[in-house]
Amino acid sequence: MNSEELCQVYRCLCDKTRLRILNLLSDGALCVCHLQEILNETQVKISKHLAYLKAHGLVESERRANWMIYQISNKTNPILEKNLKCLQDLVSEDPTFKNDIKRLHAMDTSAACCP
Amino acid sequence: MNSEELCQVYRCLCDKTRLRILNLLSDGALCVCHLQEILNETQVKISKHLAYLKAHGLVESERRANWMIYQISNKTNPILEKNLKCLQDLVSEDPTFKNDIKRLHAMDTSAACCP
DNA sequence: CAGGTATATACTTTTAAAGGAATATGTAAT
DNA sequence: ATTACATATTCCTTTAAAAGTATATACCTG
Repeated sequence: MNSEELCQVYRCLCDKTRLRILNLLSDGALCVCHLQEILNETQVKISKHLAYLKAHGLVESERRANWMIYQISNKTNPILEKNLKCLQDLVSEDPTFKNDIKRLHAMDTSAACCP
Repeated sequence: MNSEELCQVYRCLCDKTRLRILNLLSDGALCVCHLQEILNETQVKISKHLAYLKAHGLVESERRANWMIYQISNKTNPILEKNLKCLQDLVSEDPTFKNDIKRLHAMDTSAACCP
C-alpha cells in the first residue's frame, strides 16, 4: 500500500455513518435494508455510503434476489483491519456504536435477505 | 474517545501532507522550516496543516526564539498511536515516506532551531 | 407483461477543506 | 526604533463530498 491508498482508507473512515456501517459489518454481512433500519437513516444515504466504501475497496457486495448483501472486503488490507479492531475496542466506550450492535443482535434474522 | 472524536482523528489522517508530517514527527520534534525543507512545500501549506493538526490535538507546539517546534501530542490517544505505528510499518513500502525519513536523517541538526 | 420491492444513480444545494497570494505577528539583532 | 527572519493568519478560489429529492434499475411475483 502506498501513501495515496492509505489516505483513501482514512477518507473512508472519517465519516460517522461509514464508521457505523463498518462497525456493523465487522460482525458479519448485512443487507442495505437492515443497515438502514439499524442506523435509522434514509435508503439513499446508506446506499451512497456503501457505494463509496465499495468504490474504494473496503466492502464487497453480492446480490441475493432483491437484496444486496454487503460485507467487509476479503482482500487483505492491514490498515483497514487494524482500524476495525480499534473500532471494536471503542464499541464499549461509544454509545452510538454500542447501541448499533445491540440493535443488530436484537434483529430478526429470519427474513429472506439475512445471510 | 467517542465516535465524533474518532472521525476527527481520521480526518486529520486523510491528507497526504499531514501524514508525511506525522511520519516525520514520529521520529522526533521538528521546526516548521525543517518540515518545509524536507517536504519541499510552501511555508503556508506546512503551517496550515500544522495548525489543523494542533487544533485537533494531534500535535503540540512550543516556541524557541524565532522557531516553532512541533511534536506529536503527549496526550495519550490510542487511535493515533496505533495509526502512527501503521505508518511506520508503511515507511519501507512507500517511496514518499521512505524518502522523507532519509532526508530527515541527512539533515543538518546543528541549526539553532533543532531540538 | 404489470406491479411491487430493494437498491442505485442523477441532479442540486450546501459545507469543509485545500492551496495560493498577500499580509500580520512575534522574536532577535543592530 | 528599525530591520530581518520564522511563522501565522486572512482573503479568495477551487474542489470533494455530504445530504436531499426525484428518478432509474434490477429482480421477483402473479
